[in-house]
Amino acid sequence: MTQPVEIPAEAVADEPTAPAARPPRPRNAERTRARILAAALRDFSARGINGARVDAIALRAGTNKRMLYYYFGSKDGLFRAVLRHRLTEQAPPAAQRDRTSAGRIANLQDRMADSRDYVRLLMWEALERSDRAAIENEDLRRAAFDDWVAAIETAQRDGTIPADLDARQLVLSELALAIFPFAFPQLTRLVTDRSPSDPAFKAERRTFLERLGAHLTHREA
Amino acid sequence: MTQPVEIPAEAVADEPTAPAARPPRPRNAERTRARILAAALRDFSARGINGARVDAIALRAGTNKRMLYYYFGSKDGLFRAVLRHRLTEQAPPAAQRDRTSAGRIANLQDRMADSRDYVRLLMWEALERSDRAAIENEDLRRAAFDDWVAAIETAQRDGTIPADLDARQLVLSELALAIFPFAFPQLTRLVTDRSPSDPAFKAERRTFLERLGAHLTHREA
DNA sequence: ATGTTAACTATCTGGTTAGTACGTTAGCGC
DNA sequence: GCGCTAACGTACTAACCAGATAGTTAACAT
Repeated sequence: MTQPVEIPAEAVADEPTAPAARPPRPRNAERTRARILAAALRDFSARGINGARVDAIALRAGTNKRMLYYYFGSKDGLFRAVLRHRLTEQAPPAAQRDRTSAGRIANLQDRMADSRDYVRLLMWEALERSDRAAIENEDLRRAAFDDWVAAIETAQRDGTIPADLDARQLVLSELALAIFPFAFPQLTRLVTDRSPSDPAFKAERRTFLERLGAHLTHREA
Repeated sequence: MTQPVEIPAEAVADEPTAPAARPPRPRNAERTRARILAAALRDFSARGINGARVDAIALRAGTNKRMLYYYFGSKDGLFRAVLRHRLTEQAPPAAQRDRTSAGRIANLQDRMADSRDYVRLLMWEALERSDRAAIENEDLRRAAFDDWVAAIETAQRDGTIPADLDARQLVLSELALAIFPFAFPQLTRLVTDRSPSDPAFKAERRTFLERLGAHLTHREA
């Protein structure tokens, strides 16, 4: 007998239930599309591309499987749409990004703490789509990172950030410091004895990241 | 029609083939167990718990599915055995661990570069088993990390490593810096324009990590 | 009011898969 | 040589699931 493989409680999207016995809602393409995307975000984040069930997503969206194929063509197409949507809709406005203050890494970690689903999406992307020649929304993402790198380089010329550190490697490292605890909660628990979602953990790590930021800032600045 | 979901080329364990038309090998429990573990490591690393196929693992091991259940009880039991095996067999001897030199993070990253399969195993563990109350081999792993933390704390008392940084948070951060690029190759490519397996990337990052290590070392030391 | 099409639903299909029932045999102790 | 058990093999089942087929209906334009 196929045992449906158990799903991590922490990550789980609860059993999908249609959002009430549906009195035939008026037709509304945008609304249906949006509901499918939202449902897919939940399930893909919890179970990945292979693990998510197309029927479950449709049920959660209060529609049926056919609509999903109608709008997104395939399961993989839906995943790409989810990633694209999460990337464009939830990105913080470019203007108000803190990339050079001493507390920047701590702030980034706070953003990541509120984006656990996005972190998991990135992990599934890495594991289940790592071959795909094209990275989803490559241009957009690359532009955002280039922007970030440029901000670091400016700060290096200003003397705020040590100039001996390669800017791109530094960006990668700041991402690593902010994302890693949420990506590997089991390692976080083993090392620090706290769950990454524990407010005490976040506070401790904030303090740590602020001090680390201080060590990575020229004193004469 | 079920399209077997495509698998990342980079991560792929090639199609399993029985290791020759088998003239009935003499019975050998240890050898069979070991072959199953090795095959399972490949497939679980490439495709995860849900994604790996029990029949494919058995075929690759040159045995059949029944043997796998005979020795490991279930698919999940096999995954746990693989993790346990990888943890105990491949861990570097406790004596020769470099935890406090300025190049320690760079060295750790080199170890991780040779352990891509292990990194992926940790990711699958995080994604597909994050609820399990018990972390696999918790005692062993916790002990190894405690050891590491203690080494850092000693170095802090010696003044080699800044004492204002929480030792546990620092261990977590060093893991993050060393593992992240291999865990998220797509982000690494977006940020640095290089694949993490590219020798040029590894060299650049080594330089970076060494300099970062220097910034995290008291000058007066 | 009528035709057209976008939006929507119900049901089927062909292939896959974890786990099992049940049978066979090698090798060891005596 | 004999019996016992660990080691091994075959074939099956019950369930699952992505995607397809074949429709129906609401809304809008003319």
